[in-house]
Amino acid sequence: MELSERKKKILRAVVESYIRTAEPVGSKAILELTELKVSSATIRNELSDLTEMGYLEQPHTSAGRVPSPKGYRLYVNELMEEQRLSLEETRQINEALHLKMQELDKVIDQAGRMVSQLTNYPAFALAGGRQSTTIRRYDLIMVDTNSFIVVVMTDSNVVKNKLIRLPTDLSQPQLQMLTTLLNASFVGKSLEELTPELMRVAEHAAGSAYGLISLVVSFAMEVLDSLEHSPVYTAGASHILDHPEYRDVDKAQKLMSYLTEEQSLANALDLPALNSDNTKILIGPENVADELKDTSVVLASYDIGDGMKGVIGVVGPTRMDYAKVAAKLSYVADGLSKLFGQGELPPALDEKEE
Amino acid sequence: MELSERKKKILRAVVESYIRTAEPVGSKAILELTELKVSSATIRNELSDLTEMGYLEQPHTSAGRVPSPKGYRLYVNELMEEQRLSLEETRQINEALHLKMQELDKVIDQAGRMVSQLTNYPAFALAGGRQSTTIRRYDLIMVDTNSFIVVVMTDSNVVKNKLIRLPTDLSQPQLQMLTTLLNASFVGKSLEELTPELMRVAEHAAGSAYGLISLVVSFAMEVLDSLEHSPVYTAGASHILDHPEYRDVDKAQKLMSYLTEEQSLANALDLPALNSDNTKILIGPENVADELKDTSVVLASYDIGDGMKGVIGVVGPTRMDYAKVAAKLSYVADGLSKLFGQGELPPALDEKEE
DNA sequence: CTTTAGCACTCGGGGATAGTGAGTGCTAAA
DNA sequence: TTTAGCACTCACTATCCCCGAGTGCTAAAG
Repeated sequence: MELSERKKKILRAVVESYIRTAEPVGSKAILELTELKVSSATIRNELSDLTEMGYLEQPHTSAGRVPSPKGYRLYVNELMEEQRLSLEETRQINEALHLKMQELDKVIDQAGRMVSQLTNYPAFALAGGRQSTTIRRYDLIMVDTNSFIVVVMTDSNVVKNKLIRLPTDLSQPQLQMLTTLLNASFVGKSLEELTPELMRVAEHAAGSAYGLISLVVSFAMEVLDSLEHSPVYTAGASHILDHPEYRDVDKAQKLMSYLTEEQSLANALDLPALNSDNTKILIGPENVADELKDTSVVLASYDIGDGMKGVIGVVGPTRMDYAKVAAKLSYVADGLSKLFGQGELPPALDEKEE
Repeated sequence: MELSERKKKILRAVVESYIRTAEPVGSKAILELTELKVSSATIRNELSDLTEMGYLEQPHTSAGRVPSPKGYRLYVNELMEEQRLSLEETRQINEALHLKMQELDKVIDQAGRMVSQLTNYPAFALAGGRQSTTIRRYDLIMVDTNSFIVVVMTDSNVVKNKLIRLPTDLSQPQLQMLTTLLNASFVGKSLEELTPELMRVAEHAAGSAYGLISLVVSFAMEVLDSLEHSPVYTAGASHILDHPEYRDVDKAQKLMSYLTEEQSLANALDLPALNSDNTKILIGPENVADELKDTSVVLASYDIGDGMKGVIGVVGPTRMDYAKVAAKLSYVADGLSKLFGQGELPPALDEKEE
């Protein structure tokens, strides 16, 4: 059943006023907010209808109306106007996006912090999307007679290293031999394929440099493992205290500890992220996690390249300026995609100063 | 002027009771907490003295007494008994200390989280201590005709790498030549010594592989830079909401945003850390940072090896169980020192499972 | 059938008031 | 110096009341 034009106008007025003021909206206030040429009694009738239909709620009998999750949903789907960012805002984001090209996870972490600051909501950011990564190459660099550096590179172009020290001595030819062996036997294997049996066979072949294989390969496994379970970076949890719905310390604390708990968001999120086009809004009970049932989540996805995608978003009360937040997130996500798209070319040579 | 035995007993009772209950302590309560064979009136006289001397404070005329920072200080210096951790507690910490040997910063971050969980206070952890680090060696690993991996190792045994892609092709001999040049000209130089002039001279010598030098060296500079400004990891900021002194949302928020603000703690801390022996307690106004004037900080330092030290600690209200917190921190710090001390030997070979 | 004016009603919030009780400080005697 | 006794202070809580915003309903008008 389609809502009448007038009802939509009224719903929209309620939502937008409530987003701004956090106060229930009364019939008279709506008269001032819209161009409607009717009396407050008419508005009241409409409000009553909208409440009955489930788009609005009443905190108590003699208060104004507040949007319900269903109301927000309708607003987001049909009523909300796409928000254009001001020049000042885009400038600010562009500036903040001038992140140092560092390790991927640091960049993502930074981006999360930035979004939190930008929106005044707790933010999260994560990367993921590849099912099975494999090691593309191994290199061993000799440092001393008893230490060397392992460098592994994955087929998603992630490079990690580790310094390994040994109680025994080691020769350059040995290392050379090991490298060859590693690249012959352990390249192109996913985490699951790096089985103990495989290791045993290889160790056999390794001869005197026996135990090293397992050291190097378990490092590789750690790397692959950490790529599959990439962490969720959260930032700005304290921002929830900015918003009046969390004046209640207990509520605030519950949400906050949920947000800072390592893996919690990861579970709640990656499903919707993958299928979605650019941005996605989850309102109140639409969230799967119980702890988020009366919060909203807005997220945007971006491209990292090498087959990986990322998601960045914020968490806040259902009373959230969806239009603005979505616009900002989308802008940031686009920026990140571009950043990663060009990021692997060398930076312009004139960046030497700074 | 030395306090009488009895005054000390009373002060101690007040502090310990207040730490437990967060309620002002009255004269009668003290009678029950101590073995003193006097009347409450006598206690009142003593309390009055202690208040006048500045060791106690009165929230209002008709309330009990609360320790002042000066009172806590005396308690910590003279009255507090060293707390022994229970078996359960040490077991718990030992277990948590079985951190995966990962990159240094991840381990430190983990340790911070752990301490926060252990103590129910916001925690921080950081590393530092070396003034000027230099690069010990450069290695370039060829991947394709147009991409290679830089690996740099510092004299503090930190190894970092980066994948660099180029629009132009590159030959193995070129890379070889570059490596030689880099190791000849840029090894043993600190951040300050890697001047633009030096770079220009080297680029000249590099011939056709001209621009690459600057790419590699600026990566090295980034590495050195990040080592000097090593970040402060904070965790568990939401824990301050556990404590009744932060029922006031505004106070909580102020502290919390201070804690999550990147660099703020770094400035406030490294001074006392360096000179101190193992653990250190800073009570209320003893803190340099204004934002911490009515909080306390307990910290412990640990050894990372290779000339680096680290600090780990918690922030909380002045009403803090100093004995317990200090004991836990000290235990954790010792554990970390040991972990780092042995960490660079290979892990036992039987760790393959897990 | 829709809109409107009018009006009684509801209910949360703020402010005043009073009672309670824990705890004090002081005085005077032991 | 200690103690008993006592008046006093002051935060805290409960209760009441009032106020006003906002509603829902009714009945009349369009």
